[in-house]
Amino acid sequence: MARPRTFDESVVLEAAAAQFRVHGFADTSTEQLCEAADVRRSSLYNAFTSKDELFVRALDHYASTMRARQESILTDTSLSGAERLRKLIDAIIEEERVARAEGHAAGCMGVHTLMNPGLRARDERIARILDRDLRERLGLLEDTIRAGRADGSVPDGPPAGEGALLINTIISGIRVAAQTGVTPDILHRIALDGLRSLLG
Amino acid sequence: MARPRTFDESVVLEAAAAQFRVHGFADTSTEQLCEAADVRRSSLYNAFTSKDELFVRALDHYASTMRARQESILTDTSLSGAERLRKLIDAIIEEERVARAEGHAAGCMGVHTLMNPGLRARDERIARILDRDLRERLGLLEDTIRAGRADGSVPDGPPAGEGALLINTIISGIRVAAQTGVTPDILHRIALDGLRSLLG
DNA sequence: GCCTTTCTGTATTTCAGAATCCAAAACTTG
DNA sequence: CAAGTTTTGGATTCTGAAATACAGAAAGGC
Repeated sequence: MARPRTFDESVVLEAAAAQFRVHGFADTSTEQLCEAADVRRSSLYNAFTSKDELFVRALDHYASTMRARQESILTDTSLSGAERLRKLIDAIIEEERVARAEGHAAGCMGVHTLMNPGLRARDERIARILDRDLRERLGLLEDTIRAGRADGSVPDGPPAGEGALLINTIISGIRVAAQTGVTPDILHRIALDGLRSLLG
Repeated sequence: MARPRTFDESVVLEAAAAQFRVHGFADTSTEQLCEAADVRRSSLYNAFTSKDELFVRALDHYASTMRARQESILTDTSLSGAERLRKLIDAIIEEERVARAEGHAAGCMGVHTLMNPGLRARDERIARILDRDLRERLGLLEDTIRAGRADGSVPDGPPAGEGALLINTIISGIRVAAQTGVTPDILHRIALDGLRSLLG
């Protein structure tokens, strides 16, 4: 009954996330966002009321898709617990490899946002999104560690909850290290070194 | 021969660093900086030509003092290599504990800056400061691991260079995890779990 | 005690970039 | 195919914050 949008909302969100990820919130202008998404300014403002709002939506979208990707690895019952964890690490290193190939050494929008306190202050939804994302990912990791202990692929070690935190910490550390130019294959070895208490 | 400054430059740099660390570069106004340092705007601009410049100087100052602190731990020959590494971890956790007590969960200006690509783009000196800081810290860590292997306190494991990267990665990960509200004592356990391949 | 230099405080300017406005276009449906 | 509604493009306005200007004050040397 009315003119339909010519752009796909989630495509815009992904383009926006890519910009925010590479340049950060403050250093991404609305013009850049328009250009990246190939959408005119009024369309953007019409669909997403403000830059802040667009950021929140982009972050949410980004966190969901990323998490879904990790979830599909960690719940793949055709693999042992340990294999799933290793595969997760592989996938993360692969992300960094791709980012590297694309020029920007930029890792993860989640870590970026987390390390930018001003952003969280800007909208309480941001903290909520990050919190929820963290909780869900930790839960998945914990379940996988437990599954690995049950199927015998993961040796005894720290409690599963603590192990989940360890994996998450290592992943964050890897994201940071990637920014300093460490090559993906070295990142991979470091990740496995760090997980020795879990994976042996 | 002329009126001397009433403020101490390094005190201003420390106050500025504290603000930048807690609020981030973009979300710290020059007014906040003046207030935090208790210096009037013109004095600030007179001493440090711009907000950007002040940031660079503050970062440099911050990195140097932080590094010196770590260096004094890592070169304390009254301790074994392993003891020095453990003490470094203790010191970092302690920093997070203090930050936590002060309200802001904020960790490290270095990691903040590293994870904010727009900042590095703003001034090439920033990348230089971070690079140099990283190189020096990795060197110290590597030396300490070697010393620990020589004195028998650090068991065989990954090559010293890789070990240094691991420690650094864990520290970064801890800085990030601290932002999510993990308590200092849990952070401590995670750090030691992650260093198992080095410290046993 | 005067003179030079640098500092201080406030008011003002400037500017980048976010957000709004409006007229025209595009599409759907009855 | 006409009506009604939403989208679109471009120009414009608005805003917040960085930076500057300038007058007056404070210190030190001579």
